[in-house]
Amino acid sequence: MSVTLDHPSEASRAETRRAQVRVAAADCFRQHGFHGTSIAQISKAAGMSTGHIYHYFENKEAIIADIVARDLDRLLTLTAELRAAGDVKSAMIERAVEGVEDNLDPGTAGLQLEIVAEAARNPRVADIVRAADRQCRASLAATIRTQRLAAGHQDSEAALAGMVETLAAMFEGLQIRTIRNPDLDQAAVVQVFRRMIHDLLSQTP
Amino acid sequence: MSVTLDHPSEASRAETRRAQVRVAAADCFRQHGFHGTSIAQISKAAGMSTGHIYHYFENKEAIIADIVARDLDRLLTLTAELRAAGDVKSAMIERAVEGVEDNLDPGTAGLQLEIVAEAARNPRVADIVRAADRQCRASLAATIRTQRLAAGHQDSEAALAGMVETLAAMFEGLQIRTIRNPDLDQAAVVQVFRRMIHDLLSQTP
DNA sequence: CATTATAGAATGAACGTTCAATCTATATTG
DNA sequence: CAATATAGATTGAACGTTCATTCTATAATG
Repeated sequence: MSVTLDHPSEASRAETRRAQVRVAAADCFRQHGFHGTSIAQISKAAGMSTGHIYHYFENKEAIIADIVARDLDRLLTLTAELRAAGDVKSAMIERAVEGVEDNLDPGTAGLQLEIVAEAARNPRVADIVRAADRQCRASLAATIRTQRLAAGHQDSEAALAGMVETLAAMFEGLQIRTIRNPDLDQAAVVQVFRRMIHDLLSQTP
Repeated sequence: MSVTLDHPSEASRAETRRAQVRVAAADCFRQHGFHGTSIAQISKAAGMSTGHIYHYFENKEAIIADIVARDLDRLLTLTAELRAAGDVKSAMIERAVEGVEDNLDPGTAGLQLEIVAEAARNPRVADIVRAADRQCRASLAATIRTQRLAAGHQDSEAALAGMVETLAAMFEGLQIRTIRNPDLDQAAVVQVFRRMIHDLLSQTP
């Protein structure tokens, strides 16, 4: 049997609305933070009534949780992509510019920092963030291990974890840097990052 | 003429009270965030009435601004210390463990992330944070330049800025890492960081 | 016509802030 | 040195507002 999906109704009408709320809410959160944003603001930005929002989300926290969960899927995709590359070292060095650009974008950085600050005190958000991070770390560690093995280096789990954490700290740290120093020289950072990534992946134990 | 100050009243009694509020508020902010913390909570933690808080601070934002300003003084002291070291490279590598420890402390990290997230949207906080960061960068750039010159390397302003930003991103990035991965292996990170700092300071253009 | 989508008013709690009143301790006076 | 005056510290209740959430009623849909 075949079902025509010319307008994406079916179950997706509700999902469209949910997405509408998510996008509007993310925008508000970026500008005012989670706890500085009211349901009234979100409803206005989403173009619907306050009451209607509660048709799609149990409460404000559920909106936050949904945004966080979706956002982390993005990161998982990225690590998976990297893993699929032929020459991992070259791929990482080439794609460093993307990673730097992404993390330096003030919009991205603002929301990411809001999320991690919230995770520091909200267990529900922390659980989501940590589960996704665990997956990313595992993927990145596996990627680096195969690249290192191919180059003849055999690393301990701890050494591998140290490399993963350092790489993560570098890129995620840029989210903080772009707030603290909005005039930051992106090209200069990319150059140093490339060199550091090369050194990191080539270092002998 | 001489004035006896046997009891430290005069101007310092008020300052004691202000400090009391600062400490209590910082604690609340760590646990609930700036906008998740009420004046009632702060007053309870500080052991004084809500109204009395307004004797020492114009409003809630002023408490935030005061905490941020004080906290950044701490960082400025650290860069100044580093600058005074004889062998800068060795000093940085040796003291890396302190920097890692400090940034991985969940209490520190939580408040720092709260501050930078607030700076992303609150101009008053942003001004304070950016002014302090500018000073830190200048100090660190000067320190690295002299160390590099002594080793025979002449770097452009941009290259120097890239190194400074990368170092800052690494250490500040740990604040994010400790939230995302509370089980992070500190010793492994220190080892990789030391190697990276060495490479960074020794690299040929 | 039944079900779902939507709007908007209603509710009660919590918020930041203000304020009149009280308490405490020092200074002034007789 | 007792009595009084004065200033500043401190309180907790009160204010108006805003908040998240719920309730009720109407419109759209199939």
